Amino acid sequence: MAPIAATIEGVEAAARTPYPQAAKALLRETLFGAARDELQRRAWSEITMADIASAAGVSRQTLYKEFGSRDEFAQAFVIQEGERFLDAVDAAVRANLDDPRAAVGAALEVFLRSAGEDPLVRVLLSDDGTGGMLPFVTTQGMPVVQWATARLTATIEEGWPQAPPEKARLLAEALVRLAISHVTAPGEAPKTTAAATGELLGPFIDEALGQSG
Amino acid sequence: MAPIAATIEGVEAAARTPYPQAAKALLRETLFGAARDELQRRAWSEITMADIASAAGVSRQTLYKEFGSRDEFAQAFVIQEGERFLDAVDAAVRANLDDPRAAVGAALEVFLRSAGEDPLVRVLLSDDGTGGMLPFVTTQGMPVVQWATARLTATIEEGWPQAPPEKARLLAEALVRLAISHVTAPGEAPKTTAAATGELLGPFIDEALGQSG
DNA sequence: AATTGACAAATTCAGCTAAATTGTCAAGGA
DNA sequence: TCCTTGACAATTTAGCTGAATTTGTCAATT
Repeated sequence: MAPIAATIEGVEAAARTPYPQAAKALLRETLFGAARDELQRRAWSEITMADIASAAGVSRQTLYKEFGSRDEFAQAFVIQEGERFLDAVDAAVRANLDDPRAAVGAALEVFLRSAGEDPLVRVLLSDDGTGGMLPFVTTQGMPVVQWATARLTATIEEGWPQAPPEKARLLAEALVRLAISHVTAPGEAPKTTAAATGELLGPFIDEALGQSG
Repeated sequence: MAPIAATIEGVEAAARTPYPQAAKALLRETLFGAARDELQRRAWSEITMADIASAAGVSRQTLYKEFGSRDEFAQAFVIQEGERFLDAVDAAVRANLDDPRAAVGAALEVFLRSAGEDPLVRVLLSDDGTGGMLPFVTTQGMPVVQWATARLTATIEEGWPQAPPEKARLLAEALVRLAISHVTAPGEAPKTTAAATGELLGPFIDEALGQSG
């Protein structure tokens, strides 16, 4: 998320995002935003591609050009929504760099709380019928799992560079899968779940990430 | 599963299951078996309660008396199918009482392999549409999670009596949720996943269950 | 205790037509 | 060059009606 301005030219030559990429990003964000708005009112199965395009002030073909199909858009949308939560998770991790166990607990708690309260997540999960988005987090959830795992792995490696990459990935994927499980089928309160998971993964974390910086 | 014949009377007075309970168990097993047969051919949404009853050689009302509703039966059926896998898991655990880490790995592997190959599980997971059984392992999966957690907790406590009950439960629930996640959204091969999970939970297991018997 | 037959309420099905949606064109405009 | 417009076939859905089925619950019977 945070663009790294790697330059030797100084402020004059700050890394500027090339226009084509910026335009593409803007387009995607606008389309996702439109979809988010529509989803406040109706279920995914009742929203057409034309609805999204027109709500975004864009033609239907532009939508199809950016995302090949309805399902591709839905997939990308779910991941884009995940960004919001992963940003919060990142922040929670960064605030606890001195205590890896606490970092994991805080990250999971912030995720479960924000996701559990999010109205969009709620409709997404209650949307059991055909045509909903639920499969993208369950039976067809691998893309989301892999994306979230990659992002979380990067966060962990950034926070604890001394951690073996493979262990970071292992921890990340387990956290992602447990997080999804606890969002789709909540048991205890987020705080309780996070604390318990922290206790469970604590020994591994101590070993893999170490207490030292 | 294994009935404990706790008696001071000797072989003559072996613990016999009282008739009413045996009859009830037989009835349930027969109904579940009928449902399993039917599910080989059609999807759950296409099977009626009358189909199951008649396939079991029983009246529809007997079915309704034993299970209050269609959904209750489906719920119970999913759990009953789970018994098959949990039996295998139990065996894997019992075969590795001397090495808790290996036990967890073996248990998860045997579960993922048998569940992944099971034709019934396959149709259950591919049954995305309305009226399927999938929600009972995902969005409405808490009963299954709780049941499986309770059974696995008992297995762990039986195998390692010195383990703190709360830690046994913690481990069990995490394993259940990870197992469900990996069955619904498989990543690597069962063996790989099991080994990785064993590595992840190894430190906690060492701490909680100890290496000593 | 299980079966049978019956029942209202709710759901599904069959059959059809009209309408809408998806995904992909080529042509035109900023 | 990128977006828009308008059009297109193929597929899905909407809407409709009545018939049929299914669910869940009775009371009476064996």
